[in-house]
Amino acid sequence: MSKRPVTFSIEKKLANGMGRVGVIQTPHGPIETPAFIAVGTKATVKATTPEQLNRLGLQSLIANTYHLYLQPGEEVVEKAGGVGKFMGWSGPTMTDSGGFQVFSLGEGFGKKISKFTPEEASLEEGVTVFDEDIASQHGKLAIVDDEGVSFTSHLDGSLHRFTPERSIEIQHKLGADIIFAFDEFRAPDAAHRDQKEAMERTHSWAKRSLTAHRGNVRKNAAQGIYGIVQGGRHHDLRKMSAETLAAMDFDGYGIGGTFSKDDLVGTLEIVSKILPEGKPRHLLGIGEPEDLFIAVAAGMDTFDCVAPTRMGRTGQIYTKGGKRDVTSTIYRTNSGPLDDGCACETCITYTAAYVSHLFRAKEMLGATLASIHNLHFIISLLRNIRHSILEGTFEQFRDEFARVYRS
RNA sequence: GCGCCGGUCGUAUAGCGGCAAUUACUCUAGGCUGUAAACCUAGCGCCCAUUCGGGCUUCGGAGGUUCGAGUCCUCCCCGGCGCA
Repeated sequence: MSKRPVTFSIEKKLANGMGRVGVIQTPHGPIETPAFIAVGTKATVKATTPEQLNRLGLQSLIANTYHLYLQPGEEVVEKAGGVGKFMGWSGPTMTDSGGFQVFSLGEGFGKKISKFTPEEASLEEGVTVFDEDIASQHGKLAIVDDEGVSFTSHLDGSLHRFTPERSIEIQHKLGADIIFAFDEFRAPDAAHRDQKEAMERTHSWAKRSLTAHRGNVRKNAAQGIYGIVQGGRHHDLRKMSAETLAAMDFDGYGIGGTFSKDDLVGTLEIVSKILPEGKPRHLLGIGEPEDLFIAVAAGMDTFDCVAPTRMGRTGQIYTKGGKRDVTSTIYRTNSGPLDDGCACETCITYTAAYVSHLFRAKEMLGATLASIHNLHFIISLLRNIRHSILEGTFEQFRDEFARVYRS
């Protein structure tokens, strides 16, 4: 048994026996967990540079197989020495398998989607259509079958096909430290039987992804692979999914799919109790500050989420007192920082009025400054959560944060 | 002086007999959770109504034609161009 490229060690556990502080070792260095993994879909964490990310204390980022395959093509990235080298990031990297795009360009195409079950009604048809021409032509861009998925590129309409084997092959070339099995994601309000179907397909694809990965020793020598647990908001499916994947020899686990907002804990706890304790768990696509406390306590180690950068780019900022809109009138003449007492580069250098002005003037620096602030907020939040667990003050820290955040 | 064109919501526009009146920007509010997103949605004359909706006042000014006028006619004011 040769040493695995990705390993995990636990330093301390929360009193509830599930939450933990640990370290993931990767070929490009350690990730101290719990940790935020920035989303760098197209080999860039939008509006920021790797230098800025380093200064923020970001440990790792995750790029996307579907996007890099289409542009610039995995060969280009491979030639550059992998995603990290390609984009000038020397730390650990991950790549998502493209499974999420099967959903967002397929079933979810033209709809407003969320990771969480909508509270009222179901998804409305055609609430958000980003490209009406493409939408009317195709209806959707991806069609799933048991073998894989056929899709048309959202960039030029050309036809492509992904299978688990192909996704892994591309991810080998992209060269991230941690890669993900190809999976299928379903809408949050999907019926039990549909979630079950997607889950079963995900299991079959997980097995094939793992086989494809382990079977290619030359390419994968420096990469670990995570399997992805599915099952939506249904406890029985989550249990089944965690059990099935736990029986496969992955280096870590992703928890994907959708949740019920008020039962995030419940769903995650079921999964945590089943997955092998000694392997890292990555909660895909979550989350908001309050979700992170819940997820860490339920045994999740790493998180990626577009929120800090997307919100930042669109003028919403995290503050200790909750989310705020920088473009709102009240910031127009605010000569204080975006968030009082914040130690990020944006807040120590610029006023809220200035950032607000940049957004109103549609200057792209606004997106950068707000993204830096939001990333700082989330990265340091997880770092503080980590410290609080080590010091045994997690609950107090969580309660105090929530009290102020909701004010 | 004559001729032609034009004066519509902060700005720029659409409208050529049924109109509180198009579109874009600005503005205001809301949204965004493995990025199809430097984006999306909504509102933007005043008043009333929880909803359907109802009332009032608007398209340079004053008259007129018409069941009905931003739209047609007359005169006036203002701007641009052309000819004297």
